[in-house]
Amino acid sequence: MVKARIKELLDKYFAAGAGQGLWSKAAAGSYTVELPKLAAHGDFSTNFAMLVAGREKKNPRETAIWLAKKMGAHKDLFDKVEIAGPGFVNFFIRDGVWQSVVKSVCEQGYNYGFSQVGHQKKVLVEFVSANPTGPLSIGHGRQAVLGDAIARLLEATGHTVTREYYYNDAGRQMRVLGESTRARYLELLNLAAEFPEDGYQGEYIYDIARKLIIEKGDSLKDTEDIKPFKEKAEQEIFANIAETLAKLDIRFDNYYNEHSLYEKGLVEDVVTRLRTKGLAYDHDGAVWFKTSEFGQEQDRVIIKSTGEPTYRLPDIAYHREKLKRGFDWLVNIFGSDHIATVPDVLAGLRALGYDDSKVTVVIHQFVTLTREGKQVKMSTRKANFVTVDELFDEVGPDVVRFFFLMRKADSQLEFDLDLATKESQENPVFYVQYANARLSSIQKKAKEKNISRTLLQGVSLDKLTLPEEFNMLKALASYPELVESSGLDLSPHRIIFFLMDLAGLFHSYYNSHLVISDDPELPQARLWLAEALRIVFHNGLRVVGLSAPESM
RNA sequence: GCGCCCGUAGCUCAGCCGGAUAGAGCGCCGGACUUCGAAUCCGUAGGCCGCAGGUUCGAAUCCUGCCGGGCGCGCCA
Repeated sequence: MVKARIKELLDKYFAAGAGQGLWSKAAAGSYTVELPKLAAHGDFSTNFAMLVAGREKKNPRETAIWLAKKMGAHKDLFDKVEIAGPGFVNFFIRDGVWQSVVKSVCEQGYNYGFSQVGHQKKVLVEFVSANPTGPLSIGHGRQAVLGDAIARLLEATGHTVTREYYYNDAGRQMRVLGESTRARYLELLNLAAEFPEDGYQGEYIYDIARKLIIEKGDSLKDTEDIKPFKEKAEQEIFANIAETLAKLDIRFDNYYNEHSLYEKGLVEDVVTRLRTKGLAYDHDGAVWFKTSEFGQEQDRVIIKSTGEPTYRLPDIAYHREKLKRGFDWLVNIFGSDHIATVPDVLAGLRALGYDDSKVTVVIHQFVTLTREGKQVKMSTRKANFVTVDELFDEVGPDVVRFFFLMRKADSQLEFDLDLATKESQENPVFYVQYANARLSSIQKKAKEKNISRTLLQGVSLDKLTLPEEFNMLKALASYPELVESSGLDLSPHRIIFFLMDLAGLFHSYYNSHLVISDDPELPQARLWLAEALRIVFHNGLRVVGLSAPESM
């Protein structure tokens, strides 16, 4: 919140300088406000003079002097404004400004950190989108948590968010699922059964087959139609997926079935339009999309010679439909194995005359599990692949969520089961939640001792003078900007890092200073500081979907 | 061969829309509870930011080329 005020002033003086003809408007917005590493360089610094003057081939120091004089006039904000190095302008914030952060936080409470930068822009976040062929793997788990956290951050920054799960229950995968289920069903009845070559080998197929036997006995043994097997499997697996997601507190607003695109003729319409524009053609009995006209090496098949569409055709229709539904921004969360579909879909949208810059694809890398320092082997299809449910056998939902959010999407994520299962010491989830619990505990303790917080307006916040206290105040002040940037950048991991840092500051402070002491005024100031910290821990945990326990 | 991602402390990773002397957690070693919760804290050690060029007043950050790892490159999804 302090940084934002400085940025506003800089923009104001940049405009003023441009108005006086000191420089052109070319450098508008190029300068930044940063946190210097050295205390001697102030609380904030800006490269304003270097960038603005550099562009005009003027002396940065002169521009810095001009700016420092203007900025220095704001005595309510700054103790002093200095020029250093090649033209940095360094700002030293008044203590009172930091101390008043407590007031802002406590007044806004659970709304602190929320903003309207999104202007209620309509965003559709599509994630998970796994076809119901089996339980969610840990790769899906990462995606589920990442997508949900991103959705929450977008909501916190004033976007109108819809969470959507896209699936297809009509394709080859589902046929194989039905065949696999039938094979297990017959096997359990001790009848001859041929298991499909590329069938689903997981134990869960037996579970589904057993349920079928309980419900229908052997009445399906002579049925050639795989439909009853497929439908039962789909129903059971979807129920399982929904249950897993519910444990993670993830709920979708919409499940979008690919099949409905066909029913509405939307898939066919894409082909027609592409043909009309000369961007689709027949070759070798198949229909091709001229992706080569959109920067790709070769054209792609959209309808096979069998008459069946390839996945990319309904994908294009689906994304077009999302834009037609009125969304301003489409955020897709994909695993890195699906990266190849992105250029096809974007090309399709452009070919149909839509703005593909409205689509942002977050690609997340793979998850590996380690136990005792060794990688746990995983392979899909086979029975030994690791599911989110299996993770829940060992750790709770907060741990799963936290670990999945600890890395940026671009990085491969190593899920250390040894670390995750530790209920103490070095487990970062508990480290952060413990800070929240301790802060809650302090307030309870104060009540027990009949110390109630006096009115915020009358509290002597200037009693907060320790360096540790200022460090925490500065962190609290930066929180709204953090939520804004991690929301707009779709980067929830930054919230996690912030929480770990803040927990470190607080635990350290707690161990060397008493909040509740005999001093006449200090406890009031510190109790309010503790309350502000508790609010920010609570808000930070909740904004990425973690719980904020008052006791553990 | 081509595309995308990654390469930073022993390990796992932040920092990457250029800023001043590169950070955290874990691990190792040694300490701290008669005080608000020890699921905590304090202290020590640890670096050619993969390599080589380039752009810049300034590069872990941007560009190019290599090297190493991951994921893709289907008329599978």
